[in-house]
Parts: sequence; structure tokens; C-alpha cells
Amino acid sequence: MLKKERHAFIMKQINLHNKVLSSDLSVQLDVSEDTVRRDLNELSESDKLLKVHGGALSKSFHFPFYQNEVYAQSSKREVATKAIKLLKEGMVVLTGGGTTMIEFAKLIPEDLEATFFTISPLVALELAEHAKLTVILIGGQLSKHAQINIGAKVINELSDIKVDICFLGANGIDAKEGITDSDWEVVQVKKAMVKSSAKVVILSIAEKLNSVQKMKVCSLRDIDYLITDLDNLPESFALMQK
Amino acid sequence: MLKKERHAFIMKQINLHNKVLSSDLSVQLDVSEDTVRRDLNELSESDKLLKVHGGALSKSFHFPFYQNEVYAQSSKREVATKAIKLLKEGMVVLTGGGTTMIEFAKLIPEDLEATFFTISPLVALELAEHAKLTVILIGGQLSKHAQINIGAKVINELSDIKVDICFLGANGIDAKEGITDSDWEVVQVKKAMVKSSAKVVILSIAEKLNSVQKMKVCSLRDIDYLITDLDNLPESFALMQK
DNA sequence: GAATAAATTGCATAAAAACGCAAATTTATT
DNA sequence: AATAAATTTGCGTTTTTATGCAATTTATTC
Repeated sequence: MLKKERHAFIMKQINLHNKVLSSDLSVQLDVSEDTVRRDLNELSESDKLLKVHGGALSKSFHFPFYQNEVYAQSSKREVATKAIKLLKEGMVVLTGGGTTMIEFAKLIPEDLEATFFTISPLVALELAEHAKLTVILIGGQLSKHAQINIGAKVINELSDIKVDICFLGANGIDAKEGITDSDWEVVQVKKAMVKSSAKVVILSIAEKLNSVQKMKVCSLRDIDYLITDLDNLPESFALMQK
Repeated sequence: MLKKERHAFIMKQINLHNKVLSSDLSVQLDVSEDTVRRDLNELSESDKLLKVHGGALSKSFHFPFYQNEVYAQSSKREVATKAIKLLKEGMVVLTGGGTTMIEFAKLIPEDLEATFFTISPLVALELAEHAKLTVILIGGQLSKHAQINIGAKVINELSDIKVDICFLGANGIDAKEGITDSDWEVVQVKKAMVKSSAKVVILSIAEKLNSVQKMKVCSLRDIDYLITDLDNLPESFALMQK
């Protein structure tokens, strides 16, 4: 394995988990810890990460002020920008949570008049910054991990509404397995959201394509739009772009 | 767990709760108290926190000048600190919104087990940082101005619950006119909250005493506790302190 | 002011980093 | 191709860092 490849691997791990251990990398990359250390030193010299005893951390760790920067933010913003185009005046919209969705909320044109339902307090607060939007937060138990509302109450309320379009982030997305997620409660909510919407839009950064999580939300044919930061989707996903 | 990670964790706890105990951190981080003390020493040397016997405090706690822009934060924190004492294990609580309430949420003991209903997304997110709390966000239309959920939906949901105690901020509070507010929708919600609660607690900084707003939420005799940052309340308010 | 909790200090141990060097691998040059 | 030069890698050794434990000193509390 080439040095550059190792570096790429390490950076990916850093972005994914915010930290790496020299010992882990040594095993994963099948090189000595010395080599890993040398790699980390180089990446640290070029300010790509923060080297610490025992491994390295994402740079955002040390500068808590800039910590708000999210992973692959530019990609997510790109995805969000494309998704915005599906919004029309007067629409009734339903959105999920997650960092991509927050970017989406931020990018909505200031003069758009529409009604937004959401299960995410954070997205709701972002949406509320827009003067002409009506924002309705679907209440329920707040999941500490996902920071969205979950539980029977949410499912119930969702069953009472029917919206024009639903924007949803994806945890895993695969041509065969469809949209998948790793949290049971979240899957239940997402299923209900899909059911309540005339059109379903999935937002996902390209990186998540072809990844599969444990539980299924829906299959690809239930989706109306799949939006990524790629210019054109891989063959296997192309079918459902209507 | 890497040292820097521990430091980050500690700082997060500090920012969240304004204080940490060495003994707690030792358990949470799964290291000896010695190590925690060394961590606290290092963070203290770099002026990140204030080390005290038994743990550490947020620097802002004693030097409120350098702290966030929240108006009269130290007073609000004082009010919140007093209010916390009314919380008991296993309680079902209802809270409103506002900066005082956010301070309140931050200061809740980490080990308290309770159920919190709230109409404020921000308070909900703060509460969600506490591992043992069940947080239920009462959904509805998000008021852009007040950043709380309002509208018929909220009133409806509130009418379905009955909680042990309700913590409410006040906009105006006066011996004769009682609790008053300036936003019609907010008043409706607050009324419903009072109705759904066995006990009602009003949190208010002393500054707001004897001020009157346009619309009435309830009179003073509907209140069970009135908490301010004063050591003892003025004569005119004394009556209803039970 | 005695009892208790927390902090400090010194020390032992273990883990990680740094260093130098030799072997191995890659790249460049004929 | 073949070989020289440069780079990269792994290993032993030394140095540094991190952590926990025990003993002592310093605070805190009743």
C-alpha cells in the first residue's frame, strides 16, 4: 500500500470518527507503528490533523470555535443547493434531521412562502429564521443520539398529515438494499414520513452511496428523487431518477 | 481514550453544566481521580477552567463579564439554581422557554432521573444532554419571535397531560395584575401550561417584578412558587410563598 | 478540633515517541 | 533491462510521556 493511500485512509478515518489510534492504524494498514507515526507526523506537519499521544484527532477538536464545521460540509451544501430547486411557492414540506438537512434549511430562499413540518428541533430553529415560512415541529420524545423526535407520538402525528414533498437524509443507500438506517426508532419515523408524503427526496453525499445499514427504511423505487453531490449518478442508481 | 479527548469531554461538561466533580469525571471517563486531577490542572494552567476543591468550575461563573451575551445571565443563573432545588427524582416536569429556562436546563444535576415536557426546542436540546432525562417536545407551530411552539396543536396536547410541576419564565409580574405577557399566542400556551400542572413555579429576575404587560396569564394566587434572584421577596409578593 | 475528603508528592510501570541504522522498495538513469 | 540513487520501512535502543498507587499534606465539614 502506497504512502498516499495510507494518508487518504487515515484522513478518512479521522473525518469519520474524529480520532485514530496509532495501534489501530498499524493493524488496519498492516505496517509498523513506526510508519503510522511517521505518516501522522507528516499529516500533522501539513496541518491535516492534530497529532496527540497515542494517535491523532481531527483538527476541529482543538479549535472548539470552528467545531461547528461538519464533515464534508461542502458536499452537503452542494446536495442541499440542488434540493432547494424542488421547492415551489406554497408547498407543504416535511423534513428529517441531520447536518445535510440543516444546510438545506439555511439555503432556502428568504422570500419563499411555504409550510414546513419537521421532526428536528435544530432544523425547525433554522427554518424559523426565514420570515415567510410557517414551521411546525412535530412533537414527541427527543432522541438524544439523533436529535430528532421519535416514538409513537411522532408516528401518530405523521399519520395525520399528507404533504407534497418530503426531504430526508440517508444513512445508508444502496441500489439493491435501498435506504437503510442503524437505529430502529429512526427507521420507524422515516417509514412514517415516507408514507405521509406524495413525493420523497433523499439527500445523500456520494460517499454514502453503496453503503448498507442494518435496517431498511424503504426501497429505491419508493423514492422520487435521489440527490447527491455527483454530476450524474452511477448506472445502478439511475433508474429511479424521474 | 486519548488525553485530548478527555480534555474535550471535560470542557463540554463545564460549558454545559458550569461545574464538574472530579469523582464524577473519574467514573465517566473511566480513569483514576489522579488522572482527572492532572487533567484539570492542565486545563486550569491554560486558563480553560477554574479548578476548585473537588472539581472545577466554568471561568465564566466567577467572571461573568467575559461571558456570553445573555442579558443578566448571572441573575438568571441564580434564579435557575434556586429552582433546581424543587426537582425531585422521578418527577414529571413541564417547562417553558426563554434564556432563564435554558440556564435552568443546563444546571440540572447529571444524575437526575425525570421526565420533561417542554414547548421549547432549545430547552429540549439542552435537556437532551442529560443522560437520564426523558425529554418530550410538545410539537406545534414554532413561533419565530419566542422560539417556542404555539398554536392550537400545543394547547390540545397540553390538555392531554397532567404534570407534577411546571417551570415558567415571566415577562411581566406584578402583585396586583399577576403574571402577564405581551404575545397573545404565548399567553394562550402559558395558560394551558398552568392548567396542566399540579404546581406552578415562576422564574423571574428581580428586574421584572412590578412590571405589567398587556395580557394576563394568571394571577399570583395560581402560582405556587415565585423564584427570583433576591434573598427575600418584597412584602407585596410575600403572600404566595408557600 | 477531630474526622473525612481531596490534593500533592514521589515512585513504579507501561505505553508511546524519537532516533539511528540497515534492509527493502521505489524511482531515475543509463 | 540493469543498476545506481533515493526513498521508505522495520527493528532495536533510548527517551519521554502517561497513568495508577501509596504515603503524606492540605482542605473541608460537622
